[in-house]
Amino acid sequence: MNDTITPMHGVGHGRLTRHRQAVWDVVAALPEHLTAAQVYDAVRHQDARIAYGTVYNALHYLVDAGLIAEVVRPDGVVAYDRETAPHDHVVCRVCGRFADVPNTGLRAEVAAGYADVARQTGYAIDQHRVTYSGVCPACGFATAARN
Amino acid sequence: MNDTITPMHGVGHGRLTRHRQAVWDVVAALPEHLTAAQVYDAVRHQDARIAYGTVYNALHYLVDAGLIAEVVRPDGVVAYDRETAPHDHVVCRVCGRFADVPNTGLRAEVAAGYADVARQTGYAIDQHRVTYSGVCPACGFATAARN
DNA sequence: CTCGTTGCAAATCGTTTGCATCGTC
DNA sequence: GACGATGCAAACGATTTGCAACGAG
Repeated sequence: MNDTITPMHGVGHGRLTRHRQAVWDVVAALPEHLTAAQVYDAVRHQDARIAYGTVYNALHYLVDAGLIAEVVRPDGVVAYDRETAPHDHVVCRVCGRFADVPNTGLRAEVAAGYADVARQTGYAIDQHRVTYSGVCPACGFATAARN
Repeated sequence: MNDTITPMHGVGHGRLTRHRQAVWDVVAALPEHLTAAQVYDAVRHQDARIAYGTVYNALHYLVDAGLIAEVVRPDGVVAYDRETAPHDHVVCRVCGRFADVPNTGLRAEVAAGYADVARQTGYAIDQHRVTYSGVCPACGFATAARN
């Protein structure tokens, strides 16, 4: 199902080529979480010549190198985040907008409960992900204006 | 991106047909989270004649009717859960096994922080999802045995 | 008769893979 | 020259859609 265990998760190989640099620049430039398709479009606007496969290749390389992070959105699409430290996310149920939540200290509280979860499930827990959902400001205004 | 807002989320229409009943039975029978493909296989074993599209149709109907819940696994595949009340999940990073976490009371603590998150993001929050990750008992044993 | 449900196949979407070519050390 | 990176297109897995045939009220 997965690659079981990636032997070396660091930069065992591979170079930060011009294309990969361009992809990194795109992801790093915005606080938003871009999909592969969005990265592809953005890079095309500057570099003009890059293949779709190369974008995926570059994104995977950058994730392996620890330069960006992968996030699976609630709709199942993979997006990429310039923020590599673990943090919470919030999603709008109306438009799907997906954003970071500045760390509130709540993460630590949840992490403190790992032992509890481990006891109840038998899993050895060492990470967690929290996604809040609700209505984003833009969609909230739209709804309010409609009434 | 989404259907924006589903007008009536309850049982506005549609019948609980024999096929849909069969799909429900399959999902309700196991604590595991089944994918559409797994449901398809299982139903085929009893009912013998059901189309793939009908399985998706039935699953969507059952979700709309509030009889089952949809969960997007970390690998992006959608699975279905007989437990419709919100609860946490745990995933094995080695084999991908995905299971429920009995409610620990931690959910309430996180919910208490909605206002905080709302203040920082501008979103109106009313739900959250927590997914723990680690190593499941089976994979833990396997790893231990290897050393 | 009408409308929703089913079967089936084709279409779509996001992602991966195979392969020949190109670039860099 | 060797090995990795790139372009391109085909392959793939999960899900959706279009349409004719079917079935219950």
